[in-house]
Amino acid sequence: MMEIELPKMHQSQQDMDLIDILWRQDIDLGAGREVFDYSHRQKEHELQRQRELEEEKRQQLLREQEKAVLAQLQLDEETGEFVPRPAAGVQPQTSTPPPEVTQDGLFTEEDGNALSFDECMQLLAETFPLVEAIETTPPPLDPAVSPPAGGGPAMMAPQQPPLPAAEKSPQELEQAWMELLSIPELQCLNMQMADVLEPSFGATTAPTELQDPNYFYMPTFTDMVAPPADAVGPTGYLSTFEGTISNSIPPDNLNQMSLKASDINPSFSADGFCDMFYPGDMNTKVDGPAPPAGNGNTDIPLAELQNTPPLKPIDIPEFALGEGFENGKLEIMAEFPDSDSGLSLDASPKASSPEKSTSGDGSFRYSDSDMEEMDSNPGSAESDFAEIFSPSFLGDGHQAPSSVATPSAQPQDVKIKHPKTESVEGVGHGKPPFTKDKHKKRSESRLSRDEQRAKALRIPFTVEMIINLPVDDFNEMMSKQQLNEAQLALVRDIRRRGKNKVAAQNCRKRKMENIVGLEYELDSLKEERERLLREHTETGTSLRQMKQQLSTLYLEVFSLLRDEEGKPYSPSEYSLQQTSDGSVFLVPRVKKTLIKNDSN
DNA sequence: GAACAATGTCATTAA
DNA sequence: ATTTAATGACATTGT
Repeated sequence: MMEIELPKMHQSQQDMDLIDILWRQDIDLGAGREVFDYSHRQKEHELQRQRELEEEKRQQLLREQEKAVLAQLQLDEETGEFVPRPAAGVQPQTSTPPPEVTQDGLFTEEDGNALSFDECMQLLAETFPLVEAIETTPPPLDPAVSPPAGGGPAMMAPQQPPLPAAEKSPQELEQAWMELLSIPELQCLNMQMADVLEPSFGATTAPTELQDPNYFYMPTFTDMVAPPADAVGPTGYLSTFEGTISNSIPPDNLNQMSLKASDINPSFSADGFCDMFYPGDMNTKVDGPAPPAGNGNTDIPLAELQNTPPLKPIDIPEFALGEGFENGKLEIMAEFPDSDSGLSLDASPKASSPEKSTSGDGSFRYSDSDMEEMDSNPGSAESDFAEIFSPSFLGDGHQAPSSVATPSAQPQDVKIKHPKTESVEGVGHGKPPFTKDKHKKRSESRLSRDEQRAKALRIPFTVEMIINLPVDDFNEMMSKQQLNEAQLALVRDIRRRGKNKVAAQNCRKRKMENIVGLEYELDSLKEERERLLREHTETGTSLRQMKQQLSTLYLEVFSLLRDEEGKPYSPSEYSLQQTSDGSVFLVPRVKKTLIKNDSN
């Protein structure tokens, strides 16, 4: 399939060689040969030159931005993570929409028109004043809230951030984004990101991501993470994860979109560059400026979703609940510079895939498959999330109650399932490089399903505590935390399952012990039986011997007897009989027979 | 891909 | 009434 798109005939052998080289380099990334189209390659070269020129400049900018971000963060001594300071100052950052949103053909790389970074931030702050509130308030996951499948055309518009859109007119947002993107610094970031993230990115259908209610996180990461471009990708992606799910858009795509501005400007060489690596969606978009709204949203055909290569199974669930925390992002970024963070669509569904819940509506359950996805990102920074989250963290309304907990919109479930299986394949195909990390991390730390679930819902207790605490302590612990319905349901289920798991283990252990005991007993009984059989045989032999001896003795005694005439008694006519007192009498047999005959 | 073992989960029952 | 343990049955996972 890769070869189908081979370059035109007119291309020289040299070109072909180059194509082959590039192709070999990127084939692992899932890029088709077609991506190396001559025009694309030209763009790529151009982009590379540009990058080189801006490299130094960008590095400096990144450092500066990082400092700025850190300045707004405070180190959580408990977790060792950076968390946004309570001060409002952080809000603007968090609200910053992903660069992708700004995709616009008008966008240029020229520094001249660009706003300064600070200006951009200001603009963003003005544009999205409520962002913080949004973050903390409703659960993005809530199907009802999320734009997901039902997402209207407006939502669908790839370039517009979902939530903000509600508050601001799309034009305003777009304008803001455009300005933001116009900033040379950001462009550099985008380019860099494209560079770094290329491998992880599958397709750039990202636009749809914007719809995600969680999109607001993207901005945050951009601001904060701006420095480490690579890192940004993952975080942004993660943050948007749920929203993505709702949209049924591959997380990877989202990442690309949000992180890279590649798509933003069609004219931008980066586009071609990025697109090269992502034949699927990317290709389709490459030609045109920002793709029409139609693309991104739920409208995306299932098949298309499935095709999107980069679905990486990650435990998105953890982020699913409106992650607004930057700490997580930072951490993630640090750990996944590669942006392998590609989340699998499946992950999002996790919530969606409904398990029949015994506890009731409030309880949400992840299908095993979902859990699988969650497992996939074991090593991710997220794994640390649970510990990081302090009760207070959870306590707030971060996640909307049940609604949040049940991010899994019923409708989404269907979509999820398919993509899931394919996503895995896609990942393998598209992002071989990351598979290693994945496996490695998986092996390193494999969380139990409930542990993953707990992390996903940010349960402030350890699974061990939930399961092992006595009822009183457990209730006390629960009473100290403000948990939403979903969390309570999950905790109950975790406790129930945990105890049942132990019970099952004990039961099986007992069963095995019983089996072993019975086998032992069986062996003993078999031995007993053998012994008894031997005894029986011996006894029989002994009995026969005694009978024989008795018979011999009888005959011997009988033969010694003599009548008055000195003649021996005939054995046929007499027999010896012993009475109870030990006396022996000679009894004539004839008599018996005679009596018998008489009676007859 | 089938067979199998180990383990997890659910439903039910009893204490 | 609630919690827990026990256990059969089924599902999932790994080999």
